[in-house]
Amino acid sequence: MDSVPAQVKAMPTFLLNQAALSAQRLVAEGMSALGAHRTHFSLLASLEEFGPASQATLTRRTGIDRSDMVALVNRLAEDGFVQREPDPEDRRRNVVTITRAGRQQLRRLDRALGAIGDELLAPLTPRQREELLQMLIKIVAVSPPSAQPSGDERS
Amino acid sequence: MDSVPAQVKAMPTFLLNQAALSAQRLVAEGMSALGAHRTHFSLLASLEEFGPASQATLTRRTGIDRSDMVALVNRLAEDGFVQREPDPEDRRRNVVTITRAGRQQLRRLDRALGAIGDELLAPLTPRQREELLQMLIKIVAVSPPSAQPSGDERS
DNA sequence: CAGATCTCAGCTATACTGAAATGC
DNA sequence: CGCATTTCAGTATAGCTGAGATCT
Repeated sequence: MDSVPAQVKAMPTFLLNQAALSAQRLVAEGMSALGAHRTHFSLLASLEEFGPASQATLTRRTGIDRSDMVALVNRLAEDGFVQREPDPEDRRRNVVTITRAGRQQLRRLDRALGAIGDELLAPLTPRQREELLQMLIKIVAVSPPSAQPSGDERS
Repeated sequence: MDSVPAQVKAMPTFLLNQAALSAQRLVAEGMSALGAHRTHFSLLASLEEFGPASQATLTRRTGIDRSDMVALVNRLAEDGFVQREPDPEDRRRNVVTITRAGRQQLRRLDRALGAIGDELLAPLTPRQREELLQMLIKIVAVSPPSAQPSGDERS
């Protein structure tokens, strides 16, 4: 993209896409260096902050698809970062719990992602970074990427 | 994503991705309603602003991959929005030129994308929208999504 | 010969859909 | 019965790679 047309430069949709592509690339590199993935962080962070939950609840919390959640929990359970047990109160459900090793991994991923965020936002002032985050939060709140029918929200 | 962990909320990489997903969805809807695609706009805008060019040059200008460029030019030529002719000065090349119908289509796509951009940035003030664009431009400039070796930049 | 261009075939990751099996 | 949950299989799209044919 040596010479970007003025029309394209002014398109927020286009610029968001480009910036997100850059972010994705950096995150994928950083996470795979730790044998992990973007979604590992999302899931572990959700479990730490809101406690154990069924897979269905986790899909609602994280926005990760139900279908991908299965493979994700498989993987994190293999790695010993979460525990998956049948829910005694509702035998359709699994209860997913973060382990001690999982909390440690979460801290590692958090550090790595923090550094990546700093790298990505390097051209911005601290004040601008904060503004950017607030603006993105507003945008996502109004135009959510997935509008699922929010079903049962018990943990 | 009913309850987003604070850690995730503060991750610019995550938020950018979410916002870009929303944007992608809106753009895909809007473009397909016109029988078009995001890349149609990029290519037509580049041709209008910088004039006829070889496919290789167009990949550099737009960031669209050489492989996808073939199908894109096929499609736009079928639709009568561009003309593809062998370059008499360099027989390896095709010269791609925008047609009158192509300019009309470009204006249609531009209007649609403008409306979509407004919808996406609705929660922001005009001042904030401008700031957001400037910040995204800086981010993309510093961390470009693709770092191709920039070869011959003749048109 | 090196290197550019166009094209085709195919790969990977991501987000998602459909449907079956089980249980509430 | 309707509905929720977990799981598996498969789809669509985007971005990208490799390689061959042609030409400078």
